[in-house]
Amino acid sequence: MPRPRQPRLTRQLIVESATALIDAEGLPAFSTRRLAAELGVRGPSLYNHFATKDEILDAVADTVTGAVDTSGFASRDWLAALRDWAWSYRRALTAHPNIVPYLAQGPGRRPAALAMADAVYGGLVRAGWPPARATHIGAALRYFVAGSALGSFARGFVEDPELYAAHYPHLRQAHRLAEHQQSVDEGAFALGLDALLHGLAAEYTRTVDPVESARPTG
Amino acid sequence: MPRPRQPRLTRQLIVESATALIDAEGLPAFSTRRLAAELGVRGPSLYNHFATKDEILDAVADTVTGAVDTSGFASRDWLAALRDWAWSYRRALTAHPNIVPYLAQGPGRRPAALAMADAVYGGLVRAGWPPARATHIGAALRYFVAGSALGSFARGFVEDPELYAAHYPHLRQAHRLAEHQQSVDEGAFALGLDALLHGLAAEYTRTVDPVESARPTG
DNA sequence: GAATGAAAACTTACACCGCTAGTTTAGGAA
DNA sequence: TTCCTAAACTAGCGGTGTAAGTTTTCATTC
Repeated sequence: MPRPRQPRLTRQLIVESATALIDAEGLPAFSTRRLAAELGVRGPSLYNHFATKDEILDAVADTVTGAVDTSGFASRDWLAALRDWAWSYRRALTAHPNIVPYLAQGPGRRPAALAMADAVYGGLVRAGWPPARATHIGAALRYFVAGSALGSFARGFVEDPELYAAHYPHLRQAHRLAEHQQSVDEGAFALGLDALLHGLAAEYTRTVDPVESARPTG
Repeated sequence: MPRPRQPRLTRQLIVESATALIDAEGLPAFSTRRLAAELGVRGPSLYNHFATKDEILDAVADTVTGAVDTSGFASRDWLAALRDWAWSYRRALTAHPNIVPYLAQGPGRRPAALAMADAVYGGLVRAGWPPARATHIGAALRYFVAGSALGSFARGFVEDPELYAAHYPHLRQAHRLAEHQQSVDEGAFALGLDALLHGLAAEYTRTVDPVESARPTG
């Protein structure tokens, strides 16, 4: 088959198909030949649209990151904006957990990831946090969100009661974690995020703006 | 070469060499042939000692996890124990960052990982936290530590001033993050951990043991 | 001491991988 | 009509995990 009348591939089609493949079968199953087969094409044809496999992964990762909402930093106080952002970030990542290990390496040159970092950092600095502190806060929240999306905590435990009964006395119920996966993972995230933000609010009051924070109406 | 007088491979030798290879060149460079070559042997010989490549990775991961100190849960109050554990956990992971994406999938059937989970959960329950809460706290801290070790936040930004200058006004200094990598990453971890623990301590006072917590000497 | 069986290396081979090179043909522009 | 580019193709390189079968050594048993 030489060049068809209607191109069979576009960057968008490739990214969508790649996302679906990664979601369905995981990063290891994502190969250029496999992806091409899903698109009714041979492996090397993809290289007419992307230079490398990593470039496809970058596009997938940035599409995922693009779904994160950072608008709160423009409209709300920094604490509420952080909370909204963290939840949106988590939702975006848990919708495509298999790409998280790739995406979590950092923004690299991906536009959506850089725009997100820009919005968060800018919002924190505007709120009065010293630049170094703003960097730390953004990093700490990214740590927490990425870690929470990297793999389900609950599903990390094998469903094998005998495994735990023998040697790990406190984990007797661990094999049942998978049943309540979503509630365990979301509960842990909610608890951790609340604790983190609580601590940050205290730090803000202590170091950034004691007077402003003390006032009843921000 | 048939069977030598002295076996050239042992499980320990293989794990040590695999760890060194992963540390030096990353997970993608870790192949059975490559590892075998480092050991002066052909690829398939490894299968006399491990059933699969993943079994080798499990052994590496569990060796890394084995370096985490959870002794605080037996000797100190829960808050200090959590702090010590988190730092020890982080040190263990950042000493071998390339294995983190694999290890962070959960404890699976790895003994050291299960022992760690057991110690943390047991310690929190003993301190009075309700079981569900203890699970959440352990998970939240694992999220944070794993996320922080998954990849350097600082090195996630490309060292290319022009990239940021054009479109990301707040990231003008981002290309310099790599220079201060360790201080950025550790600072973010310290800040986030303190905030998290601060929030947990407040929650403890509110819900678990208001009286005990209010006393001056624990 | 001979025979036996397991252990630990080997070679060969399969199906897959990312990617390069060169080929073919359709479409659009001069 | 001619030519260039785009977008598919086939062929192939060097790599991957691992299964299968082979060879030799060592430890054990008769």
